[in-house]
Amino acid sequence: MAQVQESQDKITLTSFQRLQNELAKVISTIPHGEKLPSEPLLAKMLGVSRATLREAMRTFEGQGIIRRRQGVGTFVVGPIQVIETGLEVLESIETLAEKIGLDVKMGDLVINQINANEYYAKNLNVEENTPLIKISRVINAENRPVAFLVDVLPESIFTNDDLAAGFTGSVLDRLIESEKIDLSVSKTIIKAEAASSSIARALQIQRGDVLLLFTAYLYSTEGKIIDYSYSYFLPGYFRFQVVRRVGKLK
Amino acid sequence: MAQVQESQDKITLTSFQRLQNELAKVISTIPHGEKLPSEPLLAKMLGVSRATLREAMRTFEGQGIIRRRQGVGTFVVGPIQVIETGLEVLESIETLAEKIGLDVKMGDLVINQINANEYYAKNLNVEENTPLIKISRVINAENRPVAFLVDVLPESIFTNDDLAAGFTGSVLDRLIESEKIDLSVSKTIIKAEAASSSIARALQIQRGDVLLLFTAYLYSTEGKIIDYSYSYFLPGYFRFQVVRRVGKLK
DNA sequence: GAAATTGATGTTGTCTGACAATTGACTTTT
DNA sequence: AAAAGTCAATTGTCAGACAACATCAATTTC
Repeated sequence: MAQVQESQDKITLTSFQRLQNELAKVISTIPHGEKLPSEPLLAKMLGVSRATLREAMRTFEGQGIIRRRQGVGTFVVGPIQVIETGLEVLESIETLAEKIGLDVKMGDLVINQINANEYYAKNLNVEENTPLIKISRVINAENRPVAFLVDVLPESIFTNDDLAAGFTGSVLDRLIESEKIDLSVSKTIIKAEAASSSIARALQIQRGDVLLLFTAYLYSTEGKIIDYSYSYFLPGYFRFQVVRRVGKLK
Repeated sequence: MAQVQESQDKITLTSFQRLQNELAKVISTIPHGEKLPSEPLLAKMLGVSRATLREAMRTFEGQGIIRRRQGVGTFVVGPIQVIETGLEVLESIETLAEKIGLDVKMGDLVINQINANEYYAKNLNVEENTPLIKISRVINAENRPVAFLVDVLPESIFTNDDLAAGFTGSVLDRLIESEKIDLSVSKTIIKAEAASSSIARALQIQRGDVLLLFTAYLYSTEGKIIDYSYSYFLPGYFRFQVVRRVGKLK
């Protein structure tokens, strides 16, 4: 009953997402290993039915955040820090750095307007010669380059207006902010690579030095590729981790 | 009604996990972009109630595999391949390799019985001098070393019996098989590193060559660290990826 | 007295049936 | 032809009930 008359004008989150956030808040207040309130109680606290609550809890269980034991209760598994620095959620480097208390600044922004060659056409799933915007920049932390990021998007998605509207280095944050597109998930491929001479120059390291490379495809809710990006990270400044649930056999 | 009299003797999977598997099978048969059967129908097909089915579907939605649209239906988003090679589920290299049709063999197995030094004591959260077993081995694919894996566990968990019982290279598979411990999740830290001389020798590469490094802590359901491992991967043979949902602001 | 059994209680797992909200296609009206 | 209205299909949510399971205390049994 209280879900329609919520005190909001423009609702961008679905009520289910709001429930997830509230549930996350509850979970974060509970020390690891401790038990959550029982489902009927929690449902009452959050103002939803038990069935709906259970659906929300499943999403956290899938991430290994909580664990449920029939007849006993639901327990918080690990430190909530895992949520914040884990790879399960796609966040901008800026958002991430802020969370770990790292002061980052964008440097050496280069924006190119190009036409899709065969490679980009394939990766973005667009026609060749489609107008694209390529945004390259170095991220500095503690007055030292720590990451080199490149985003490639169709010009139709990321316009000059977006760049003008106070672009601070994060394409992702800008896309989220300008609610033009409904973003769903990102598929990120993890590799290790030796620095090429151009990357080495940008990051002020030696050619051949080791870098962590994330190649990512950002999808819209309709399944279209919105953004193709590759990001090189200098080891030591970021801690990327994944919580994996154990795949039981057979 | 049909859930108790299932045609199985020893059930290792919970019925919910079985449901997930069956649902995954259904999803995999449907081309991306296409619609799943309606919930009532699907529930009937799988022999569960709609509420239970919806919980299972939430776990797939959280991984970005499917997308639901009220009033329209549920659609398959991307290729199911994501499930199989994604990092969300912890699987042994052997299981993983098999899925992508790679013929792998264990080579150069070295087992050391050691006592926990300060470093291992910290990482495994045990007292110093606790007896440990350290299992190192090289994984070969196509007659070439592609990975170097090291597991360190308390001797109380991984006994000589486990080694005797047909150890094929996967500590994880062995732990799952011998249902002595209830495994929950693994926290895997992702790094890039240059090969040290000893690793380079084992993998038949040059010192300084680039490797992907996974450092993992395997947890029991009680929150104890069961296994500390580090795994070096030669680029190109495995494709590690993560599906990340977009972290909405605010 | 010790061990085994039983029972009470609290919790998650599942089911049933219902209604609300949304969408898309179809029909009717203007 | 365009607009408005109607209807069916689908997901979203709800309420209540019972089953399955775990834990602990009380009771019975040996």
